[in-house]
Amino acid sequence: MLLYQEIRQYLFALIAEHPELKKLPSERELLEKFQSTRITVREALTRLEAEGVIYRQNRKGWFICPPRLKWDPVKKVNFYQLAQEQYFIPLTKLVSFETLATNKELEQAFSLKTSGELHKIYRVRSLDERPIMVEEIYCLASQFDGLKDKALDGSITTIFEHDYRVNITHESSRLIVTVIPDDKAELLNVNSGALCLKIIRKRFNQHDELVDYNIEYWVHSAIEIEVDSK
Amino acid sequence: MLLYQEIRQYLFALIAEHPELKKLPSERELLEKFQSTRITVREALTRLEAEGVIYRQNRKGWFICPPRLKWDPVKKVNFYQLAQEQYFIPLTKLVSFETLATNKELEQAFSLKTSGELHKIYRVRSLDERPIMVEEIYCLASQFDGLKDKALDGSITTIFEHDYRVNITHESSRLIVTVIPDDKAELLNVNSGALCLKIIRKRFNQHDELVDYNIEYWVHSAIEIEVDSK
DNA sequence: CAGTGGTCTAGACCACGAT
DNA sequence: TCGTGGTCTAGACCACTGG
Repeated sequence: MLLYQEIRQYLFALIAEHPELKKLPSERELLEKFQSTRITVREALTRLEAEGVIYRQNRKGWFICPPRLKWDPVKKVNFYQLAQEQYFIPLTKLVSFETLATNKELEQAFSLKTSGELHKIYRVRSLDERPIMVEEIYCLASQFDGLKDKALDGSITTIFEHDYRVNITHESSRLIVTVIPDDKAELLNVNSGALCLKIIRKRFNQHDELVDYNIEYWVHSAIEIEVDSK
Repeated sequence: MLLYQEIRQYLFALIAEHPELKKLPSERELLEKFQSTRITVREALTRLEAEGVIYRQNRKGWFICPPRLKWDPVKKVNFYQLAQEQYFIPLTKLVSFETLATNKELEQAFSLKTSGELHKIYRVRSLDERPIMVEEIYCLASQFDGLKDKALDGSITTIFEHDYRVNITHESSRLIVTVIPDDKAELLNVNSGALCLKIIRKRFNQHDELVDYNIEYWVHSAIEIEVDSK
């Protein structure tokens, strides 16, 4: 068998047999154990990382992935509730709030004929202190006056409903597998080049008008999507 | 800027400016151009691969990804129709057909009280001659007697409906990002360790009985998921 | 056959983390 | 300060592809 596959197998078994383990041995310990080099050891590690078995924190080491959050993008379930049902401790942190002019992409999404102003909510969500998702939420400034002063680390849907009488009735999502942009990688405390599931969601009201436009980046090993169709 | 980032940028621009390009320069050409080594060149290439911009074929070289197939796992659309609407030439190839005894996982899925026999359809799907998905479909041998002799490179749903009067009414899917198992990588003509979107689908009839159990592995750069909710 | 990527060695220096 | 991973050099041999 290839050497990097042997190392991979060894680590895979190590993880399976030691459920309490949080962190892997260092790369140098491993290369010594297998009389090999860092290139080969890292081949094994990056493979396990792509599989979603381990993840790294910049210059801190390689860690074992906790269970994935199961999430249904179609059901309208609140993040906190979902996380708690699955025994995670959820946390949302507001990174920034801005009000800015639209760009082409967003004007088109909101069917704006002229340029306008949008609120941008930028936040990070964690499970058990591990950041696992960043999101950018855009909505019309004219429609959500005073949004800045609401509790933006909670459910935006609830704010829309309770404070603005705007209800989301349907939505569409696009999912692709790609790499986290570097500025988001920093916020998520993952390496440049880390894999992610990028989700672009458009949420509409009963008149088929776009209410908000969200771009989410989920750490790929932290999530499992579940979709039901009736 | 980091050298591998420079190489990445160069290739990214090269691809953007030459839409007709199918194949990248070889690793050795690149290392010469950048006065670097293969390790560094490959860092740039694997990054672009993870981003879904390029893909490799074992020992043949690095190729530029065509547009992704947009697919809605919730809508019951036939693969051929979907592909053609998006100007791809679809193809399905039967790899094998077997009838085998159930295992624990499958017995549970089919709510079997005793062990039984299952048909297993194993096939590969391509777009424009590029294999992009392998799937294993399991269904009850007792329910689909003679399935072996049907046109198994077409729509299984249609065979169920027309030949067996079994209608799929709803389904549930689980999606995770992971690595393609080595035996499937070979069929897909991709490298060991290639990324994929793994989809496990259960399809049910009107009585809530499992009709088939599918495991699909999609080449991650070949697909984009679109889901609508009402 | 020459050219490609796949795997591997044996080092190096650096920035950043934990202490 | 020392240990960690991040980046990089300068090679090597191999298996397989394509002409």
